Order: sequence, then structure tokens, then C-alpha cells
Amino acid sequence: MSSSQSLRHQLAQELRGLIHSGKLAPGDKLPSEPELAHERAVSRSSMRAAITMLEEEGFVSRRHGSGTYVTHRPALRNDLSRNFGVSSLIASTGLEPGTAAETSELVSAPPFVAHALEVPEGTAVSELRRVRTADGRPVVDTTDWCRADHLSPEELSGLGVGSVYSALGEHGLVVHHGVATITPGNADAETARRLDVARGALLLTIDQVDMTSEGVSVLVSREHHLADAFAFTVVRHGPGVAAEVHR
Amino acid sequence: MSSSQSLRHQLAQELRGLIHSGKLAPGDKLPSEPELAHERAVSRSSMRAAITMLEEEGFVSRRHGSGTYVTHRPALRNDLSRNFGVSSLIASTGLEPGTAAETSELVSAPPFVAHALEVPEGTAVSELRRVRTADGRPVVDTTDWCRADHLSPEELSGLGVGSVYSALGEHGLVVHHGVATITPGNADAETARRLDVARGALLLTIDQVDMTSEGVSVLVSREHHLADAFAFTVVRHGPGVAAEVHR
DNA sequence: ACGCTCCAGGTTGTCTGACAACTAGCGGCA
DNA sequence: TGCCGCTAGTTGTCAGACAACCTGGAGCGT
Repeated sequence: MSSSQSLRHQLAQELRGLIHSGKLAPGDKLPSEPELAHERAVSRSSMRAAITMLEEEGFVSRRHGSGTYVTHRPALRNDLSRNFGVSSLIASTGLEPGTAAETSELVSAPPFVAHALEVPEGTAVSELRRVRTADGRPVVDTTDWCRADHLSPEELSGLGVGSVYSALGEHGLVVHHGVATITPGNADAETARRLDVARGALLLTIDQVDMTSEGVSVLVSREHHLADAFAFTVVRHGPGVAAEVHR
Repeated sequence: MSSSQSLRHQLAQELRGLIHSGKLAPGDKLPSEPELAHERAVSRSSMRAAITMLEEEGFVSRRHGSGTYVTHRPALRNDLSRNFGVSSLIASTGLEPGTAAETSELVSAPPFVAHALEVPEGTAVSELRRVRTADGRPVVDTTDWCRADHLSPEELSGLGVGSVYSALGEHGLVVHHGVATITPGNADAETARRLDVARGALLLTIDQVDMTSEGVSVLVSREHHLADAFAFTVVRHGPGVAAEVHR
């Protein structure tokens, strides 16, 4: 499955694993490019391309004439720049992910959903509402919308803890990336009831639009997270490099 | 100054400019690698390395045998993955950034600051507190801490709207990246007073640790943003690629 | 007229080899 | 002892070649 990726992507993935597993610790110097390439029986150019990817991700930094070094960065929990699902999010805390109060139906698209999915307002779209639980405790109230001709309400329901992403993937709609907007908020009456908290409880809301590599928006989601359930982190690059602000 | 960067970084920067300025629109196909390289009188491998960087950043996507295409992604406002200062943040909304209630002093490091800066608890550190305004309206309450032997309280004050980053840079401490944690919150009495809002007002708090490329933590900051002042967005990669969850 | 196959050109992916630019440490020399 | 310069090692760039793959059109058969 991962062999379908190009060679440099596989090599990059292997290097990420070495760093993530601790075999390469922060500050360590990587073996030289020719050495890394020879070990794996690939050309230096492919190895070099893989290292370039990791450099861009901020995992390593190169010093001309000296070597390539693993950068110091803490192990991130719930890195916002990665598009994981809520299940993985819960699982990463060591708790058991579950689903409650799942409903799936055809609804008239709310304005912001219609706009994001690029369909006329009021178009019928598939909606999936779920309350996600961690060890049985409700922690996230999620709503997903997608075009009815992409996934029907029936296909959306019964996923269990399965990801909507994989369901879309089976229809040839591979989610390439998403754009998320983060806002704080207080629980309204309905959300409070669904999450079993007091009305006005503190929430972190993530509105997200997922799209394919062709730029087709295929999934809109709104997640209300209990404030004390998770801590979201993100690595912010610059201003050392690429600090320019255009326009 | 940008010529000190390696060639592929310059080429990548030029390509980013082409995309950002709209000369290359989403969905457009880039000229072929040999063509791009020939136009700029560089080798294909350097051009290719630059494109690899943009691919990793998500600006373009390559299709084997077909070409390289500009990905469709909205212009992001306040992209969290970029480490801009609060001044740039305010300026990007078209409002005039300002500073109020600036105080700078030597304080005993709070536990989480001491831990982040890797100094013993209670060590004296420089603290800079500022209320940032947009067209005169208070919108962000920020506090910065750094080691006293890096920047004294006197050096921290009087920056005007200048960035703490540039002050650190003049001491050879170039901030390479930061790690931010995002949490929702309600204004306590003091923050409410400083921001001139009701106690309990909705806030988005960003705790951040900035470090050099060597991994030395040089700056800790805590920003309380008024909930309705800004919308923070972030591009989330995957699960199309690199969706694996390790451990 | 329509649909299918096959082919040729174009593009990205990978390989090989070479040299330039730069770093860091070691040893000789004053 | 302290400085200089050299050398081995590493990353940066170049050049050329071929493989793998996609796309559109020509040509053919129905």
C-alpha cells in the first residue's frame, strides 16, 4: 500500500520513523547522503529528495559542508497540521474512542456548507452527526456534511468508528488536505445536552473543509471539543526562514 | 540577503511568489521542469529540489507523466503554521496596530516558563507585558518571557511595535520555529480589565515556545486573543499522504 | 459516424558520475 | 603556545541518460 508512493516518499517515511522512534535523537547527525543511499541501495538523488522533504517539514536541518542534523522539537500531541480523525485523536490520549447519538440524514445545506461544497444553497446534502466519546465520556460533538451524490446518508451511517475519509476514498475521493478554522465558544443548549455539560461550557470549535488534490471540496465538518479534553498544538515556522508577509 | 540562501531556496521563493501573486493560478499546470530550469539557467536537479519543497508545503502537486499543478487552496488569513508577530496579525486585517499598557520588569519565572526556558524555578527572567490594539481597540493581551542574560527588561521595553524577534536576532538568537498550544478560555478579572471587556469574556489563548535551530528555547509567550477579533486557520495535511499514526 | 486500439510525444521519477563550495579538525610551523 | 594552512568529509549543483507513466490523436474496424 505504501509502496504505491514514489520512492522518495517511502524513504522520507522511513526517516520520519527513525526520528519518531528515537533511533535518531534531536541534535544527532545523520549519516552522510551517500552512506544513507548506499545502505538502501538507492541513488543519492532519491535519498537527497527525501531529506529535502524532511527539511521542509522541519524535522532536520542541513549545514553545507558539515552534515544534516535532527532538529530539536518536542514530540507534538495532536499536531493541528496533520489531518487525523477524531478517533485517532482520542486514541492518542490512551482512551477508548466510541460513538454515541449517531444520526444520519438528508438535509438542506446550511449556507456555509453550501458555499464550501460549491452547491446552491438549500441543496440536499448528506449529514452525519455524532457524539464522540473517550472511555464513554462525551468529548466531541461532530457534524459532517458531504454531497449526496458523493456519499448517501446510508453510506455515512454505520461507519462505526471508521473514518469518513476511508468511505470517501472508496468512491475515488481521496482527501488531500483540509483547511481548518479555530474559534473558541460556549455551548448552546443543544450542544450542552449532547455533550452532557452545563450550558455555556467552554468549547473549542474546529470548522474544516477537506478537499482532494484537484481542489474539489468533498467534506465539511464542524467539531465542538470540550475545552479540557484535548490540547492542540502546532509548529509555527519562521521567522528564521520564510518570514516574509506578502501583499 | 536572500542570496545567502541556497539556490533551491531562492528558486522555491520565486515560485511561491508566482503562485501568491496569481501569475500561477490554482489548477494551472507549471511549465515542465527542464523548461523552468532552462529559463533560469539552472540545472534541472536544482529546479526539481525547489519544486519538491513547494510540493511538501502543499502549494503544488505532481502527477507522474503528466505535469506539476498548482493546488487549489484558499488564501489563508492568519495561518497558524506561520510564526508572525501580533503586529503583522493586526495589520493583515487592515487595522492599525498599536501598543498600550506596556510594562517590562525582572520577575521570578513561573513554573511553566522556567521549564520551557530550561532554567531553575524562580530564576529571574525578563518579562514584557503588552496590550495590543487594533485601531485603538484592545484585542490581545500578551506576555513574553526570556532569559535575563539574553535580553534585559530594558532591552525588551521600548521596542514600540517592533518585534521581540528582531531584538533577539541582534543578539545572535535567531528564532527558527515555535511550538504553540491553543486553548479556549474565559477572561479572568485582570485580563478583562486590561482588554476592557466583561469578566468571563471569550478568549483564545496561544501559549508558545520559540526556539533556535539548535533547539535552544529563547522565548516563551502567552497571548490572550479576544474571540471575535481574529479567525485563525491552518492547513491540515493528509490523510492522502503521511496519514500513519505511529507508536 | 462511432468506438476502439495503438502509438508517439511529453513529463515526471530515478540513476550515475562528477565537480564546486564549504566545514571542521588536525598537524606543522613560527 | 598560538596561529596558519591543509586535508578529508559533507552538502550543493551540474550534466546527461534512461525508465515509468500519462495524454491525446491517428488510424482502423465496425
